[in-house]
Amino acid sequence: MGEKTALAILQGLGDMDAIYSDLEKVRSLEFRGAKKMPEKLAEHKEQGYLSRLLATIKLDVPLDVTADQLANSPEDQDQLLNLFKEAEFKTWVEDLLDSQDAEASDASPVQEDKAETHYSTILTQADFDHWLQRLQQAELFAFDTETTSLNYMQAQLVGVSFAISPHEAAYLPFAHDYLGVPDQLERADVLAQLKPLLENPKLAKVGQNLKYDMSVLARYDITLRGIAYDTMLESYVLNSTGSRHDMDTLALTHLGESTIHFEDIAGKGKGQLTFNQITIEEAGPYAAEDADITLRLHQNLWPRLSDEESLANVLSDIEIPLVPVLSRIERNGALIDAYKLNEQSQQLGQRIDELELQAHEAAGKAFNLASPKQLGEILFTELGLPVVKKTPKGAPSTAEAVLVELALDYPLPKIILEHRSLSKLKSTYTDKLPTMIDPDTGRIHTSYHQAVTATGRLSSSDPNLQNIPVRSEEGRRIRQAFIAPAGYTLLAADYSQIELRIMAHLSADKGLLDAFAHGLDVHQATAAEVFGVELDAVSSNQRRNAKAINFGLIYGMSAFGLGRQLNIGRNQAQEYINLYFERYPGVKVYMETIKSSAAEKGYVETLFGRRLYLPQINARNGMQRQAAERTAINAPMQGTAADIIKKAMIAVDQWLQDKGDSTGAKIIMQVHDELVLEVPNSELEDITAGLKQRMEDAATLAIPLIVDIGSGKNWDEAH
DNA sequence: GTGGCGTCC
DNA sequence: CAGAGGGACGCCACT
Repeated sequence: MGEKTALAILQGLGDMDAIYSDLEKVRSLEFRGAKKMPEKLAEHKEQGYLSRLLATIKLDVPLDVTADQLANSPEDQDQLLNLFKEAEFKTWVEDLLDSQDAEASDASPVQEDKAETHYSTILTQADFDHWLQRLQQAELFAFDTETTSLNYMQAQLVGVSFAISPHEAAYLPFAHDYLGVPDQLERADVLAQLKPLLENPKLAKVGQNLKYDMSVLARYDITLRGIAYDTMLESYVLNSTGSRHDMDTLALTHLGESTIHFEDIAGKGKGQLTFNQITIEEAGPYAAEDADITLRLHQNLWPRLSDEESLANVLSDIEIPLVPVLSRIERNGALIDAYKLNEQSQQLGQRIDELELQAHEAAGKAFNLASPKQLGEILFTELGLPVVKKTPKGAPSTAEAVLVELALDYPLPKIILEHRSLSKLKSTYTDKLPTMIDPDTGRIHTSYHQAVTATGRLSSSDPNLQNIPVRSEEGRRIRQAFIAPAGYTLLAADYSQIELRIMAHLSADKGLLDAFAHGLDVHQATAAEVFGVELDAVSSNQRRNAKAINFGLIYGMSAFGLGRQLNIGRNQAQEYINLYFERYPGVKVYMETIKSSAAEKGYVETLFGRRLYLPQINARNGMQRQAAERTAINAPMQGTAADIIKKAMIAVDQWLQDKGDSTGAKIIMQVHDELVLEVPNSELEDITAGLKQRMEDAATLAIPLIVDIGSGKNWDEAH
């Protein structure tokens, strides 16, 4: 091996004395992983470091020794192997120390004295009257519904529970229906008496995920108002990634209490009971506890939020007002053309079968194209194709980028690529979506999750409407199946370059601000600056490169990543990046500032004060630290964009609500920087204008926000 | 349940 | 020099 290479690798490993001193620390701590160390070291021989290395050299790294040379020199191989063992070992020790730091800093849960609880079950009108009166007079009450299903479109109400003061709560059952069930109050009676309270915006309520309760109540013609707090959202705003935000986790973390789990009373698996089948004796303590825990969680979480004004504002100005908006969007649902999708499924199926035959022919035998394992076997063992890249576990990768490269020289990878993309479309979309149509409404009702992502974005599931294909022609056919009903049109309104605009605003870089202020095509402007040409002279290739740079910056990408993206050398990619930072120095300063601020404070913030903690920002492990640094760069931009569209959704919904019965327009989807509305044809002009204005005015930055709106009979056409 | 892959912004 | 792009969810194979 070349001397220079070996030296460079050694230098990269850093101070081995320090590594061994860390090792001593680990030993003396008797950290739980420490005793596994000898085995860990022994594993090194097994894990194929050399082959990984060879693959790496072949890929990109300009070492002054070629793979062939290395393969012929056992001494070089040994030396290199040893170096890699040490590097791996160092990483491993760092991970141990980091995770140990993290454990030490975790506050132990608050252990409250076990207070006596007073849970009751309301079975008589007299008891109900008593509670109604107390709820009327309460400053705030906790509220929870018990239902037959997690699906908000199907759920039937079985009972409700309330809490006004800690350790005291009541369950009011009205639809348990097992054999021998005691007399309960009538559901219709109960709801009629509760309706004025639940609809009164002045009566403040707290709940855990009240969006669900609101959606279920809407099925009984009750509009939940007075949503003052939501413990799930309180926890999320306090620390989006600190834990999950379900009630059982929160109770354990913040109250030190283990709650009754739904499975404890309903069982699990196939024989799981629905709530109406659970005895009132068992349901009572569970349901009452839910309300009690919710109230006590709120009393724990809210003071901590209100100590931090910006966090309290994120909760009160964004997340809480968004709850009813999301509930309405979900219940509105999207209309899809199931016939069209079924047709597409058939066509896709035929083409997939053809491709499978071709693949088996090319391979010389039958195999499962969907199995990366079997495919790797065929490609790399049977057919002897070169291994371009490996998965983290050491298996040859068959990811798209790899197959694209192989497809240049071999026939089979190309077949696999088409097979993969079509199978994906069929199984995930054209087969699946028609099965998700609600039988009552004939529409698709997704769930938006408000307390999932690290950055403040929403997520969507069952089905996920935020990853419907758009890039390929076949994919766009799926969007064509998202349609407007007769007499209606779909509007798709999306923010133009919102994250780059936010980068311009946050960094206050003059060049970038100017580009947006003058309404330039920002990628074209970037290209002109970086490549030193006039705006008009920017070639399409230069624009493409500039676009990759712009997006790379938002994600904290390295020269290596950019080089790979653009299929250019790392040095040239670095050159581009250097040029960019010369032209937009404010951006460079901002990136450095945000990283050091994150390192100092341990978190980053959006423009509106939403916080994301980055515990790994000071990790000893370089990889983990760098990953945290990339997040530190990305999260303020992604998170601010999320804040802005949430504000827009609230404003647009408010506007539509105020119009009341005079409009038939409704929001039906949100896809991160886009809102989709279904609008009666007669209102198109009015709604388009009002929508654009409200979205663009959702935040005031140093430069304008621009919203592009398209319309059509289907979602594809609306773009 | 996990890992690999692929879809979106 | 190592690995080297932020945030999600869903399907499939495999264990």
